[in-house]
Amino acid sequence: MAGLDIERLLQRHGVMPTLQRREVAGVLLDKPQHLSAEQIIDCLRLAGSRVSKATVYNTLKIFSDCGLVREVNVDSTRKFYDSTTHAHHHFYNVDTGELNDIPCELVDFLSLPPLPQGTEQESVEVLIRLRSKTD
Amino acid sequence: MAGLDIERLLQRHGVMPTLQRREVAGVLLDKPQHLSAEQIIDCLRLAGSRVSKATVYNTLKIFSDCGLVREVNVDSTRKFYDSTTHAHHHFYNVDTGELNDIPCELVDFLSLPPLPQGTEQESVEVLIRLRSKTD
DNA sequence: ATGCTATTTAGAATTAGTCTATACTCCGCA
DNA sequence: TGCGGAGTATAGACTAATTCTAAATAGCAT
Repeated sequence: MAGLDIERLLQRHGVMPTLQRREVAGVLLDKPQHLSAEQIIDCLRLAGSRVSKATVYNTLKIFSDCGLVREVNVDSTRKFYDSTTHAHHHFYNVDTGELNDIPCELVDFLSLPPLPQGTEQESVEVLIRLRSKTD
Repeated sequence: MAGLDIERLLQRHGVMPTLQRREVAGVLLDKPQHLSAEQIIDCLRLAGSRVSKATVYNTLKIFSDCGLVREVNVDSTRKFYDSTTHAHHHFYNVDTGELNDIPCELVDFLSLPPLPQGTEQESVEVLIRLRSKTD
């Protein structure tokens, strides 16, 4: 994604496009992918950026609050940030740690349970856990 | 669950039924529930047990390796251990942190995606995220 | 009793993430 | 041209959950 596009994208989501935010967005929103905060920091450092850890965490929080990225919990040791925000599901390979998208049109429900009293649905996520075949 | 039952349950899963393991099993396998390691430790302490933290963590690892309990990742800050191991799904209230079971017969799929080459399916989990209704 | 293996333990170490207090940046305005 | 304030960024201290390590213990077979 080009610099100008990123700038406008941030603005459209009500986020002031500071240098640091544009750098974080540049890494994560580059393509459909799932990165942890630490992976993003490593990427930035490799590219010569001096953004601080705190800023990266703050920025990812802002991005996910405003719907620019999505948090994914598959691994209880860290959060992943997903650059794809529209409804979709995941394959998670427990052997390799690989996390891959499943387009939402490949999953259809015949039935879903009624929601508990006093709650509303935020999302329905399907996670298919995989193992690498050994035979 | 009575002490003798727990003992036999552990043995059937190939786990030596030591005092500490029987205590941990006694807390978690008491009923269908989801507890974090720290919650289990608190429970044990309240009941006067002196099992160490390390043992609780080791024990939970052993239990989930042998299929006696199931790990659940909904919250990236800690693991939950689920005393129900057969296929089922979850409601997770992001406002309250409550985690509840959905019996698997309440969810039916019309279609699921093909698995990637060289992998086999370990599980299909549906997570319905909820918010407490504010209106 | 002796030795062997599995288990338990306290506490140190690790890891991801949050917090805090200070510093910087940008902008309107005197 | 300089001041003030809002919004951001930063280093580094801190926290919470979990894992590691090395030493103690338990139970069983000689």
